[in-house]
Amino acid sequence: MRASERAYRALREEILDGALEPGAALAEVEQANRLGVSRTPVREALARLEADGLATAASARVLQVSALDAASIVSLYELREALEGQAARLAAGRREPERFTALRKRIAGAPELLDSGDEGLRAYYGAVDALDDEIESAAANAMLGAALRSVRLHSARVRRLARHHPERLRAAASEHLLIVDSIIAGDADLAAHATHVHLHLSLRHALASIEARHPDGHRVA
Amino acid sequence: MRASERAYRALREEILDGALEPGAALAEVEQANRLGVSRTPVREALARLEADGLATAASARVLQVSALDAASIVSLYELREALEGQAARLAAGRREPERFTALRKRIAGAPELLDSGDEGLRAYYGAVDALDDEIESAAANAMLGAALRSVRLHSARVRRLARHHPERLRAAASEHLLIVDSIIAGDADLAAHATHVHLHLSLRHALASIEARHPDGHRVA
DNA sequence: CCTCACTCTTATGTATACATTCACGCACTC
DNA sequence: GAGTGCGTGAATGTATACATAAGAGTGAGG
Repeated sequence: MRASERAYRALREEILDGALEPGAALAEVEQANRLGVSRTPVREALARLEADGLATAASARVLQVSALDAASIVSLYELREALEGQAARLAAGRREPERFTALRKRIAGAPELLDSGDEGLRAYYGAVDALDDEIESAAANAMLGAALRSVRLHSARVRRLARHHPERLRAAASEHLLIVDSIIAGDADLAAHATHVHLHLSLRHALASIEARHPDGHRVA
Repeated sequence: MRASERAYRALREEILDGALEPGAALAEVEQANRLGVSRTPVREALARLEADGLATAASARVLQVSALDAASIVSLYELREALEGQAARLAAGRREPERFTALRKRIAGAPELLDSGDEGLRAYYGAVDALDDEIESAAANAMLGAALRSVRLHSARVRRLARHHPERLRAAASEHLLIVDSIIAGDADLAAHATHVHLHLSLRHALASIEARHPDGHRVA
C-alpha cells in the first residue's frame, strides 16, 4: 500500500478512536517521524484529513484535530438529516425492493445480537453499516454518496463517544427496520420521515450520553 | 500567494469555464510545466480538485476532469435539494430576519438588471450568490456550509453550460424572492419547499437547455 | 495471424535538500 | 519601564532527485 494511504488511515483511525484528542497539533515532521515515512506522504494525508473535516487549520501554520463539542454534533445531525433523508427518499423511489430483503432479516435479528457481548455489538453495527451502504448504493447518486461518506466518518467518531445502552440500540434497530420497510414498500416520504425520527432520537441520546459524561457540555474530550 | 493555491485556482477556473473539457487528462508534469511551478504544488492542487469532485481518477495513474452529463447534473440537483433545502429551513428557523432585509431589496431589483447587458447579468448573479452566502451563513452550520461550497462549485460549472434565457432568469428571481421572504417570515417549511420548487424548475430548464445544444444528451462537452 | 510475455518508457510515489515565512525572544531605544 | 525592531530558529512551502510501478510496444512462439 502507498505510504500516504497508510499515513492517512493511521491518522484517521487515531482521530476517530480519540487517541489523537480534539485540539491536538498535527505537525508534519512529528507525524512523519512517528509514522516512519517522509513528510511528503504525511503532507498528503493531512490535506485529506482537512478535506474530511477531521482536521482544522487553527492558523496559517498549525493544523489541529477538529473539535467535537455538543454544537458540532448538532451540526452533524442537521447535515445527516438532509443527506440521509434524501438518500432514503431516493432509495425508496428507485423501486428495487429485492436489494433490501436480505438486509431486512439481518436488521430484524439485530436486537438479539446485543446479548452476545462485544462480538455481538460489532455484528450489530455491522448490520447497521450494511444498511447505510445499501441505501447509499440504491440511491445511485455519486455526489450524494461522497457527501454521505464524509458524514459517516464523523458519525463514527461520535458513536465512540456515546455510551452503548442496549435499550437505546434495541430501539434504534426497530427504527432502522421501519426505514428499510418503507424503502421496500417504495414509500419515499415515510422513508425520509422515519430517517428523520431515527436521527432525532439518536441525537437526543447522544447528547444526553455526553452530557452525563462531561457535565459542562462543551469540551467533550 | 502560495504556488499550490495559484495552481488550484487556475485549474479550477479552467475546469469551470470548460477550457479543460470533461475527460481531459490532468498529468502532473504537463500541468507543472504549463503553470510554471514544480510537481509538488500541482500535486496538491490535483488532490484538492479530486476532493472537490471536479477531477476523477479514471485509473490508478490517470486523473481526468470529471464528466458533466445529464445524469450527473440530475445527481447534483438531488444533492442540492437536500442541502439547500436544509440550509433554507435552518436559516428560517434562526429567526434573524434583519440579516435578509437588504438582500430582499437587491433580489427584488434583480430582474431589471437583466436589461443591462453583460454587466447586468454579472450583477444579477452577484445578488443570487449573495443570497446563497447569507443563507449559508444564517444556517450557522459549518459542516453544512462545507458541503454547500462543494455543491456550489459544481453548480457554477452547470451554470456556464445552460443558456441564459432572460425569461427564465426573471422567473428564478421571483422564486428567490419567495425563498428570502419565507426566511424573513420564519416559515421554515415554506423556505424548504420554495427551494425545492426553485431547484426543480432550474433543473428542468438546465436539462432542456443542454438537450437543445447537445441532442444526444450525454456527452455535453 | 493472434497471443503472450518481456522490456522499456513514462508516469506517479517518495525522500530530501533548499527557500521562505512566521513566531518568539532578546536587546536596544525612547 | 514599555515598546519596537531585529535576529534566530523552527515550522511549512517548493523544487528536484531517486524509486517504483503501470502501460505500451515489440518480439517470439504458438
